[in-house]
Amino acid sequence: MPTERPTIADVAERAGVSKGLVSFALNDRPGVAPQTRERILAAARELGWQPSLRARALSVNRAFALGLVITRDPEIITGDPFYPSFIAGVERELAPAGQALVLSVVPDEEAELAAYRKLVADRRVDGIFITDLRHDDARIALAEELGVPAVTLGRPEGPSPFPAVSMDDRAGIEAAVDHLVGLGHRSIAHVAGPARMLHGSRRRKAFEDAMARAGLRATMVVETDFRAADGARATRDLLARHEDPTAIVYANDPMAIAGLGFAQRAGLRVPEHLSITGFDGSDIAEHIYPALSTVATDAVSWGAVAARVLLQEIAGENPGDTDLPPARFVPRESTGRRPEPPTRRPRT
Amino acid sequence: MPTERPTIADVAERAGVSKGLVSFALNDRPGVAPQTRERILAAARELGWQPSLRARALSVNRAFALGLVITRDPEIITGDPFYPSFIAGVERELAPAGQALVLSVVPDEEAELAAYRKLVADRRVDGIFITDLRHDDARIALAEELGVPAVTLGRPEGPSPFPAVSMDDRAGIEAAVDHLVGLGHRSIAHVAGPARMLHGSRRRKAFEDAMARAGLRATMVVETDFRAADGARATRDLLARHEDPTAIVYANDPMAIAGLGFAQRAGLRVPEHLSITGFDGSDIAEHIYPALSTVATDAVSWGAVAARVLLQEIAGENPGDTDLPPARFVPRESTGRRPEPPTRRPRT
DNA sequence: CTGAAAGCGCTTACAG
DNA sequence: CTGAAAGCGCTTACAG
Repeated sequence: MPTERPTIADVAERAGVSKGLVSFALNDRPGVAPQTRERILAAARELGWQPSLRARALSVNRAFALGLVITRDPEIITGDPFYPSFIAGVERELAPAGQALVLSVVPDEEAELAAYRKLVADRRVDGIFITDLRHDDARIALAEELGVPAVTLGRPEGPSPFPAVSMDDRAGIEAAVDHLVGLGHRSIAHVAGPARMLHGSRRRKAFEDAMARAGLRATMVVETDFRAADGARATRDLLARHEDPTAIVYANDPMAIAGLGFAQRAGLRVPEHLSITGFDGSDIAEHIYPALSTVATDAVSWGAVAARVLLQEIAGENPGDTDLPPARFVPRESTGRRPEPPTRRPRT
Repeated sequence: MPTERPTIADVAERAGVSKGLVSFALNDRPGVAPQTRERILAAARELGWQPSLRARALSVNRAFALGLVITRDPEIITGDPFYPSFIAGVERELAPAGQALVLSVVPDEEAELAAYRKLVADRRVDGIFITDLRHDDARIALAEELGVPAVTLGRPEGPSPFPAVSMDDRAGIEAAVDHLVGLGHRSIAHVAGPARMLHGSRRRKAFEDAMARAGLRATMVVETDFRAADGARATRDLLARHEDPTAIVYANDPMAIAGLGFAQRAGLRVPEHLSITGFDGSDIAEHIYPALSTVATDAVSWGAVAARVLLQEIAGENPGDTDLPPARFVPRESTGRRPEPPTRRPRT
């Protein structure tokens, strides 16, 4: 029963002191005689008193919680390998700090902004994570307007007052292209994420740069929405072209896996006829056949570091930007030597 | 600035009434003259007043939030198709109700119980979801002890005071087996989830029952931990046996996909040499090649209904148990006719 | 080193 | 229909 629960007044009474002193003793504030503190702590223990977070929250004007809102339609979220790991990393940092994570999942960008507003209007959180950064991301201005501490995953394009925690994904894409070029490929396509998303366009740019550096033209790029079905569709479109690619660099694993499926269904052998690379380093990628060459990111660390930075910011420190070790390319079975042009492969 | 924020006192002053009346007007309590209410609401609007959830929480002794703790090591969570969809469903119900979801992700069962205790000790939530039920699940007793409303996904074995929201998974497994038997298979194996988990052992039982009904012996069953790597390992073990199976029923999609990968790597063609079924209906399952025959569950609805039931329970209603439409088998390309015994396939 | 009191921003009997 | 006051359970100046 809720009423059974002892309060600070019960502890004070039992210890024969004022409520204020109990509070001081509990929070290790100076100015409590050692033996008095002992007496208080003992009384608290005997009563099984747990201070009310609710009351504390009202007094000190803090929520002791951080907010994450994920924008993704329920359908696509299933396959996303990023968030579950990211959240596990966040929790790793929050739990020991006595903080909680409040999570919102919304279907679109409009609902997303509303969710952030609601979260801070209700003062449910002391700070927010801003993930999946977009061009001209409205959330930066919103967070400023709301006056809520925030941390961004990656650096936004415009000016931002918030610390960024970044993990370079360019190097991984470039390594993938270099690897393919080293295997003799010259006709390399890219299945990109949405251009409005920073990591979508950044990976595409990395692809184009790497191609240019190799003296190749990046003519075969198709933009998608990061979903598995898009990966299959994009692969179909690419293979239907005249100058069909001998290798495809996908912007994430689900699309790469779906692309692999499409290619195989079309009668192509991977990597004999077509080489494929992904991005994420999802668990399943190494268990499919052929095992997917991909760019592995450490989403768990990303979550842990982002949480830590946000906590520091809330505590009034000035964490500044931090760069995590870059995502790295992991060659596996889905990439191989470029097929001989003439007898290359059956037409699809 | 936090201090700028108007409080109920500001609204009362501006409307020329007491704080109590403002509260009554806001909460649609009877006993406020229509024009007084108008005046109050107008004042609130003009000041941009948002009632403090924190203060309300302290007054009414409610958190306006629900708790979910997910027990899974960070590594395996990546591939799990269930939770993201489940959470999306939960949110669909919570957001309109002004409720929030607080999420904990913990690595093991010990941390799990601690997480629940902490969540309710801090009164961070008004009710909790109990997912991934186990045999003799300690969480039922814990929730009772803590006196916190709860909802279980599926019915626990022992007595439980909490409403259960169930989705029959037996029928899907049975349909998978029937389908395989119809295709001529007689040597069918099962890659099961952990026996300590209710859905792990229930799916296994469903498999065994279906086999018995078909007059077959379920001799080939290997237990796993539900992770993709286990699926590959179990497949290897099964194929190494003398009486190797012509079909394998996996307890989830990640294991089925990994099993497919292993079989293909071993030189088997699916479904010509080996038929395979999964469980989950994950997005990627239909994009791999061959497309995975699987049992589709509606995790989104499950989340929505569980949230609704929990909210009702918290409101003092007595929701009772509810049964969702059963998961259904979706045949695709990974299942086919049983191969001819003699020339069946290359040895692994 | 300690106490008494006010305050955080709401809600809710209790009177009138 | 409305007001004044107490209460939710803490924290924090302010005195002594």
